[in-house]
Amino acid sequence: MENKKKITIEDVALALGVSKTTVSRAISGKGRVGEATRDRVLQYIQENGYVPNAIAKSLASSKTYNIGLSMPEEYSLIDLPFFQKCMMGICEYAGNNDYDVVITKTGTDDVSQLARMVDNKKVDGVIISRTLTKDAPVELLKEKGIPFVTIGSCNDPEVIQIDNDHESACAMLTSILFKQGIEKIALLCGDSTHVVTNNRCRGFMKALREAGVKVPVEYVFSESTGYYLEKVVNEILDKEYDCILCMDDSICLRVLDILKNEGVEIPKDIKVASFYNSSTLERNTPSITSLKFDAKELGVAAAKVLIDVINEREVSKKTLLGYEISMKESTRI
Amino acid sequence: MENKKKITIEDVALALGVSKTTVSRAISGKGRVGEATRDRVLQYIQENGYVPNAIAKSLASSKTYNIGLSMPEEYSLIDLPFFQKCMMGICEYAGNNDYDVVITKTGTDDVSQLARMVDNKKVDGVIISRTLTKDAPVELLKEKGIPFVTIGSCNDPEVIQIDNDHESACAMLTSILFKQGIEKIALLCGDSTHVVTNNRCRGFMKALREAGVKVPVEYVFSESTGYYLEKVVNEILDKEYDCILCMDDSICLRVLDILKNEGVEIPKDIKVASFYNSSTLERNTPSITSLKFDAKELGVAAAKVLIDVINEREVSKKTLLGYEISMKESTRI
DNA sequence: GTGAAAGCGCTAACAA
DNA sequence: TTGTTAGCGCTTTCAC
Repeated sequence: MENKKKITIEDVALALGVSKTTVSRAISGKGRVGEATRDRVLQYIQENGYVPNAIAKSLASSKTYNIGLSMPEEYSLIDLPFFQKCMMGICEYAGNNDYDVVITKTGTDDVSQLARMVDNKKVDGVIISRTLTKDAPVELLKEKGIPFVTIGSCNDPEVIQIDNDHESACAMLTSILFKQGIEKIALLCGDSTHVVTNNRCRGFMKALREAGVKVPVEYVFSESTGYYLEKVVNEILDKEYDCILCMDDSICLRVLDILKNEGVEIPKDIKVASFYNSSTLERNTPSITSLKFDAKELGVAAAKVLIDVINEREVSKKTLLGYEISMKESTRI
Repeated sequence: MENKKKITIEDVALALGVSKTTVSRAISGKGRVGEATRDRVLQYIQENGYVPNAIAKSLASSKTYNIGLSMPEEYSLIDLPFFQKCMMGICEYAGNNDYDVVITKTGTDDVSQLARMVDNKKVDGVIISRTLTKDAPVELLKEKGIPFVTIGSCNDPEVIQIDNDHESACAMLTSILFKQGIEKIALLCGDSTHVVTNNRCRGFMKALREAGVKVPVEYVFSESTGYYLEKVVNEILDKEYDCILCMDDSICLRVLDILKNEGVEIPKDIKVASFYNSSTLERNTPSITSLKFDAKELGVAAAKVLIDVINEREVSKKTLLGYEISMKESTRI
């Protein structure tokens, strides 16, 4: 049904006996145009299926109406739903605001693709998903001077960030456990190069403090990676902790595995909870108490803030989104 | 470190005392340029960090150097790793060939975002991931007359397709099971609106035929969705089948759940295998025999073929990639 | 309120 | 081999 030949702004102008300028103004809504003229233009455009050429518009206005999305190459399998949902949110908001989303694979140190995209001026701004304490993409983008926001917190106060309020969330979950009488809690931390790890720890500590618990070192096991985790879990079992609190779903899954192998029953023998949810956790038997975050909402917020920045609207440096606490079987008294 | 002002092709030309054309030619490699001149240009560009403005190039050559990736909105959670890996492959190949990837969310019937992207001429071609028997995006793209390829098979022979050879793979796995003496096999089909479902069925049937088995209807349970699946599985157990062959990982996971609830032991009481793998399946106890496909490779191939099409290179209508058969615990005799 | 004309930075005939 | 000159389709001063 498409007309074979793409019709341009000039065609419209000619057909209507007005100038290109007028047509342009009628479409963009910028500058004065007579009410009647505008309507005439708009109607003609509608009827003849005129679609402005985005490229030409880009060149003339030096805006691409694209936003970049940097996708960490080494995304762990478990984080996939998070990223996917984020992306959905980003695409949705962007699309609704006439922006497109360009994705680019970014390694922890290989930012060449990102650089190429920015250098080629393919995007007006960039969203970085997941932040590290030392973040190469952030460095690059700051240097290039292109607008960008991060999903996930970033220690650099200059950087515009969108994140869930992990600290409050973790504090809240921890304190709920306390109130239920679950007091001897072992926290299994993860990769401290992720900023979020530190925020979660802080929330945990805060809850301990508020509950009047002096934080004994044994409560926190850091950097529990690899097969070493097994040793740690066994230690926790030996010391008869009430509960294992996992920093995220990935750690939690591994803990569940270990516990299962040891024949430990949840929640009878020990409680388990996670600072991050996942569908696997939810479908586990028993289902696992965890913090729930809305990844799509994060994506939407990030896209919104970025597009606001691009259009030089006022935005706050830090956007904090909420959370949900999902109490399940695994912490039942 | 970036020079504040973006340097243009004209700046280069002026600085070198040659014309813009010459510079352009030296960069693109098209048209004749003196060896010496070219080197001079290339060196200057290198030293002064000149990066061509992709937008201007696009406008002049009516090419965007972008490829679109249509992402199904309702991507099931279980398919995520597949999509993600595909995307990685696509990004990698595209990036290495100076193309960027624009993603767009596509609902089964809401193709408006896709349409917008194409109408706005933001991309030179599109990759459609996952195909349906009646596929709205395919229809749209055919109508628009823009180059596109599908990941996954498509019944329309006009459409350029990249897929794994599901039919052969399924036939092979089935026949291996036969040879192991696992003969009474129940196939649990899935959504018949997915083209791949039909191909898998065909492979299964073919293996039966070749093994000289007359296909009794009971071997195939179609459209096993929802809670109905439980009834089917129980029926299979009653009839004392040797093996349940699941059309994909998602069905398989549900079957495993049901079997577990029923207290049925694998592989002692019944064998289980899947026509599609997933990490969950692999990490299951017992691990599940399944077909393995390399999603990233699919992505790479799709990007390659699409870019070939865009550049009017010869491509075959159908690219079939290989598979791997992963024999595990769940079918051990 | 409307229009003429000058670009945005690059490509590609067509000349020389 | 190299340069001249039109555009690509749109935005945006600056006049009228």
